[in-house]
Amino acid sequence: MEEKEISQAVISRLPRYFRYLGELKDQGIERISSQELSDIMKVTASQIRQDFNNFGGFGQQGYGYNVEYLFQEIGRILGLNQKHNLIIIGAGNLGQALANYGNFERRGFLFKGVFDKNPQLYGKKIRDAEVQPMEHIEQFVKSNNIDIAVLAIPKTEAERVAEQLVDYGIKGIWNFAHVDLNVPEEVQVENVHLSDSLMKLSYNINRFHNGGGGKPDAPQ
Amino acid sequence: MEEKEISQAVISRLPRYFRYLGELKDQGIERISSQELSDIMKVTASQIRQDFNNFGGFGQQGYGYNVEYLFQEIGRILGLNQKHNLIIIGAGNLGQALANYGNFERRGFLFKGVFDKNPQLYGKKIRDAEVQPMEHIEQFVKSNNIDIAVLAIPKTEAERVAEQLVDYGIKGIWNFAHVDLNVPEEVQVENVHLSDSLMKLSYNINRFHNGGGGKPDAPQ
DNA sequence: AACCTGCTGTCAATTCATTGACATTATTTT
DNA sequence: AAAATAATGTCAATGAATTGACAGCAGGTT
Repeated sequence: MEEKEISQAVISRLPRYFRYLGELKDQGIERISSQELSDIMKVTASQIRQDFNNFGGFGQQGYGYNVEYLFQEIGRILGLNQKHNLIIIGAGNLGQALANYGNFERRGFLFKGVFDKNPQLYGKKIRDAEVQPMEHIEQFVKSNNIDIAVLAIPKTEAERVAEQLVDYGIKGIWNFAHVDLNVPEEVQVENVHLSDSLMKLSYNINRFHNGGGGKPDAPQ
Repeated sequence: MEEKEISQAVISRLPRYFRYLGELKDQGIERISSQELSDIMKVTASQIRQDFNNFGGFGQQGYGYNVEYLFQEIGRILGLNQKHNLIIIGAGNLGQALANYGNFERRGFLFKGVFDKNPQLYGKKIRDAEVQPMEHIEQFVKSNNIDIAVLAIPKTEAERVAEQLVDYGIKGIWNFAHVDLNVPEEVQVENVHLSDSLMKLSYNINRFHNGGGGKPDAPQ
């Protein structure tokens, strides 16, 4: 079979290619070489060719890559040609912000519903949905063909809710709770650990301004 | 004498160690071996020891690591013993959500102000701050010792605002705008590209459900 | 006190990712 | 139509990250 496993390192770079190609397309640029793309994106041309070749050849020797075609292909690889129905669990600040952020729709991620355990929020209108009680999740997932659940709840509840979602047949979890979920391998989890990211920023600021967060000045 | 550079791969893992050690500490656990931690965290014991040793030895042979001490040390490496003053640029859904999320304070990231270009939001109270016009940023950054700016504005404006922030002497930018910022190397940027993350999730869902149903690797 | 056990720190081996080099092939030019 | 040019696809070389192995030391045991 043609499909050999593709490393997550490569996958992580695809959205960035997709973004740049989209911009080139919007600028009306029709063709581009790996070298030109390399200059724009600040990665080596070799890596670009290597990455694309994981999925078969999208380019032509002597010509380069057709921007529109490559954009479409990468979109397809990322599954953006298909619609994904998603629900948001947790109607707090973050849950509401994500629900109201319309840009995901553009890539086929359709916001379908939002759930919270706080009765005071039931019925509150967010985007085109009303906040529903957690007890409705099962029915809703099953009858609305929901692929993805966005977990925007405290970490104390995340594991329990995730297990339920798995039982209901969810395919992927976009996890904003600060905890590592333990789910079967057929359920995909993508973590967004904001505080981890902020700590990394803190380290890098320190490294530069205080000469590295390196060694303890007094070991023990 | 220059410390040897520590790879970002290692740094990226530190917040996770920090989180697990904090939990162990809260459970009253005093000591732990790399092997025990390995079992809990699902990474190899070798990697744990290797990672910690980048910063000097925190453990003792025959004993293991003291949880409290290791927790403190990793916190210090990440710069969490220092306070960081931060402002949020953009009082939209995401900006407000981040401002209202109190958990960052716990690690020394203090929310000091929020700015937006929309006059209708001026004066709106968010947490302990009122939304201010963008023109106030310069003065505010300089007189309040602001380290970090959180960019929660559309990508069309992000580059321009980032340049200004650099001029005002900001040390780090936590960038939620979907664009790669071009800043001098002494300014640290940490990107949170949410849609990239969502696309990665989409790929992985696809890979499993449509892409030949392949697991990462056949069990040996 | 001497011995045994457990576990780190570290070096070597291995695996994985990135970069460099170039033969090959399409396009363009003359 | 043939030659020149351009740029891919791919293989080999290099570099980085992870894992494995073990000497040596601290702490516990008898």
